[in-house]
Amino acid sequence: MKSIVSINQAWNGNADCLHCSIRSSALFNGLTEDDFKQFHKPVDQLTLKQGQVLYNMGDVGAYLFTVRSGLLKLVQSLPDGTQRVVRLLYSTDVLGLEILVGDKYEHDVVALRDTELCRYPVEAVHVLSQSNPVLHKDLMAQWQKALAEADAWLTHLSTGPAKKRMANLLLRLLEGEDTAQCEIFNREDMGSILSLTTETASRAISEFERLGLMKKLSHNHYDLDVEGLQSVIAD
Amino acid sequence: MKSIVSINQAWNGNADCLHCSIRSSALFNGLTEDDFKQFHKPVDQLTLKQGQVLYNMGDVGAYLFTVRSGLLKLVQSLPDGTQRVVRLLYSTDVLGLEILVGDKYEHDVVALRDTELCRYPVEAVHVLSQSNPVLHKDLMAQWQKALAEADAWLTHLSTGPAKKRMANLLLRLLEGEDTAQCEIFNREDMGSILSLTTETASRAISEFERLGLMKKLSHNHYDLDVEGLQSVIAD
DNA sequence: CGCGCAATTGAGTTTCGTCAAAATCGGTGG
DNA sequence: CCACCGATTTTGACGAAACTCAATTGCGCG
Repeated sequence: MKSIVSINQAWNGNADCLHCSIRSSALFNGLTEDDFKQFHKPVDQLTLKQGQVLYNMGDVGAYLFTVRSGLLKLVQSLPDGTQRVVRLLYSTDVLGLEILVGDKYEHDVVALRDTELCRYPVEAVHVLSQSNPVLHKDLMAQWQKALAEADAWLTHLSTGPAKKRMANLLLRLLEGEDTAQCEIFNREDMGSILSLTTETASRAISEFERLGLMKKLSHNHYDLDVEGLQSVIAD
Repeated sequence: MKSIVSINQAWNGNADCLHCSIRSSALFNGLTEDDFKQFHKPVDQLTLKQGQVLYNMGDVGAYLFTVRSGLLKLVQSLPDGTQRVVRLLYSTDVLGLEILVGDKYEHDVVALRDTELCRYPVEAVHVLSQSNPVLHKDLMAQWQKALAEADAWLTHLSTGPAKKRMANLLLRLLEGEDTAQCEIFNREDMGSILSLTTETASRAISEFERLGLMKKLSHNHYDLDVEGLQSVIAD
């Protein structure tokens, strides 16, 4: 399920880019029409169904991606076969930056929900990042964002007892929302994010429900007691 | 303890740069003499004694740093006061990249051994990274290196049982060495790296010694049984 | 309505944290 | 050179937390 968008379409009046909902924060925000003309390969748009894989660790590739909508997990496999989710990517996040430096992707990327992406040829990004200061700065900002996210993952989601980590994860899922409602993931993914077994993840959520810290609205859709969860973290 | 090196000195025949042992892999490797002339502020050189702090999280700053020799820990403090080491920085590593995007440092940085650093004004890096393709590429490589390191920290040092994590850390300390000998840290730092208590860190090392997986040569200086430790990881 | 997968719960074991005490080490001064 | 001091490290005992394995329940989806 892939729809191709030519460069001209991407630039000229194509609703997908001109009226792009994430335009102001997207990677190519600062490009001029002249910049776009330098593209030798098209900017593609593609969608993933929940569960589909974008690429695997070790795959050779030449594209960067921006998340337009949806949600992806960035996974690293351990030698013993277990998997660890090292980052979650939301709308406006960029992935595949490692292709600017090497030729292989360094994670498995799987859609946690139906997801729309834009795909950029690395050559174009490479060239333009040198001539266009705005893109150059955006790239660095994206890199820094990923790095800050990785550090936060370590300190907030991988340190301390299970229930605190879970509370941190739940509150983190609220960010960018204007309500206290959020979608959570299946217990295996929750565990892989927090480095816990599915059983321990399940027990934590069950206990939070029992304590009234989160109320089930529908399948994996909860209303959170923000202050209550914060007090779990504070202990 | 800070010795200032002017731009001309940095470029013209100054042993510290021209004969720099890390020159080929240093950040400004690709700069021309003309590039250096664009500097309005000097490149400084500074040294830290073990235990000294380079900067703290939240500090406002305008400098990047390269590690010339020694070893630094990058620490994030948790709300509850505990600390987590999120990265270790060795010779040729760059720190403070976040200053290219924001104005505040995002970690505490402490010298684990006596350490020599070069200090670059962020303005110079900013300007030159747009005009000099080599620096531009080096910067991205540094960013990617930090990110890959952060991911590895999550998967190898923050996942699984204490002994496996400790074995991973020990083997990691060998990287770049041509022998099986390495310097380890005090137990508190080992614990803060692995998200363990000092006692658990100590017990892991004691057991490895008892099993002959590492032999003490002197204080915190050990000879490792690489294969033995690898089998601990494999389990 | 029932099938099948996911989630929950339970019981038992292992691992890890906590608190406390003992031992070791490095550095200092007599 | 040796004895002592303070700090770090090690070790022990106990309790809490998390994992494992297994059984059961619940729920989405045909």
